[in-house]
Amino acid sequence: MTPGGAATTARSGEGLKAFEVVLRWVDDRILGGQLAVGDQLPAERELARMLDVSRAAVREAVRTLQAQGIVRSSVGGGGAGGTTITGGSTNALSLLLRRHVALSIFPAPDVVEVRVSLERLSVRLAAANATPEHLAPMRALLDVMADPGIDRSQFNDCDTAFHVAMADAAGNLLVRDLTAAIRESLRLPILDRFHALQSWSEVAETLRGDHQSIFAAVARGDGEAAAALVEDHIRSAWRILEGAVQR
Amino acid sequence: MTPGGAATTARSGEGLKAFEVVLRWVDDRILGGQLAVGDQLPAERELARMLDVSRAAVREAVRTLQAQGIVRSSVGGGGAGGTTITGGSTNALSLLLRRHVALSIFPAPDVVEVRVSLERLSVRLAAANATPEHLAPMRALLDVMADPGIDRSQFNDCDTAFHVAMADAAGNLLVRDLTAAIRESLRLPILDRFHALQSWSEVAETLRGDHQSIFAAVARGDGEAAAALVEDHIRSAWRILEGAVQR
DNA sequence: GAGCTGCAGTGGTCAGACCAATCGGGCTTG
DNA sequence: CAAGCCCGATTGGTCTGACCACTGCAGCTC
Repeated sequence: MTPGGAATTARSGEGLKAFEVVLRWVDDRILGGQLAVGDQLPAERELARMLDVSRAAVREAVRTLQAQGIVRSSVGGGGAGGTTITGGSTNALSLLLRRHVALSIFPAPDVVEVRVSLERLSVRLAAANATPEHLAPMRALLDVMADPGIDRSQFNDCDTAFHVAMADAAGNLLVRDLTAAIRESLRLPILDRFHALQSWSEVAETLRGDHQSIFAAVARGDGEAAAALVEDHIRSAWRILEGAVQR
Repeated sequence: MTPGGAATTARSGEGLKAFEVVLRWVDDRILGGQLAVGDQLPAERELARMLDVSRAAVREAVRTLQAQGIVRSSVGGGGAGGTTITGGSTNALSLLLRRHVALSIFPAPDVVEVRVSLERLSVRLAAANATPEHLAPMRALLDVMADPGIDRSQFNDCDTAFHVAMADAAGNLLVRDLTAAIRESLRLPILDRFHALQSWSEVAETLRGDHQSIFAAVARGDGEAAAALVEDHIRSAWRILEGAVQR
């Protein structure tokens, strides 16, 4: 192949960029079922040779897939090395949303509104599906947050973890990842407002109460009550924090 | 800098990979407000020099951001060229979800469940906020789908477009992108089932009716009715399609 | 003044190189 | 013969330096 050439050097198809050729190749295999979770991609050098692109192009494609939480790369020979199609949950959604929120591409009120819908679903499912193994970590988080001396940052982290644990208990993977992503994307904005708060201990007490009642409703399997409580929790908390200055 | 070196060549911080250094730099500017929508990143060569990494590393980072719909790159000099922080909606979420669904990382039933929640919110907001300018395209889509001779693929595309138009009318950007992403991620699976269907014209007629009533409810501002209808629509449609074989 | 032309800057791409991590198999040693 | 060590092959990670095609703008031409 001729050395340089922007976008297309007689690339068989249309104006596909080199890394898009690789992406396409992977997509085709995924759709066709030749590539599934747990499988490995060919080594970068080999893929480059196969598709007649440079290794740099392959790497860019791999980074794209990595950013989407589709693959995981690790060095070394043998079975463990190489680029593998990832199965479990990643924080790809979180990273994406975090940046979007930070750029105000998604306004915070929009995000809050979606969060309400999502967490209503989350607790409703959790109330129906939660096992003791799911409830235990939530209780532990509640205990940590109960400490009067806990600092705002830690509290915020536990708060996030609590909502994620709830989504975990829901047993719906998309709900889980989406909830985690949304709460995570709000982590910094919320923390800023926590710090701007005058009446921190008072607010913390309110949040503690909210969490307790939500947990209780879920634990006793009352999905509707839990949904109402969580909606209230999110909306009222946001109302309180809204006023605080940012950064 | 020494030429090679995996992961760390005395990179100031921890085991940050080269492209992560770039990512970090961008994140810091975003969080700090020095980078906002519409701004340009420094040229790749300059960024590489500034951060003391190779241009390849910068490009990998840019690809990551591009995969997340954060930036857009274009060649050429002057103000238009370069890498720019993107504002509007991208299909980044769609691409991410599509691959996850194709890999069954998110099981279809999980996705459908989330879709119900999201679209309930979508139509409720649309009923409250839709203007005639929003309703017109939906009506047009409905007309296209009304054609008895329309083929399944076109119908499917219009169906997607209808739901997205609805989310557009909701006036919530995150709802819009998520709805589009989810429906889009289901496009192929649904199309496969459409083709496997025995009683296509019958099913199409049902879907037409569903869409009409949802549209009517939204047009008259009855959010609750619309929410109930859309939930019914999604669930019953999925139930019908579920049986059909895949691929 | 209108139109063209060339330069400079930008992303797109490639080739070739070396580094560090890792696994396995073969060799050494007890 | 078994346990352990070591070296080589493989893989991703990174860098350098180069060239291409596209674009806008300044300066030149007519």
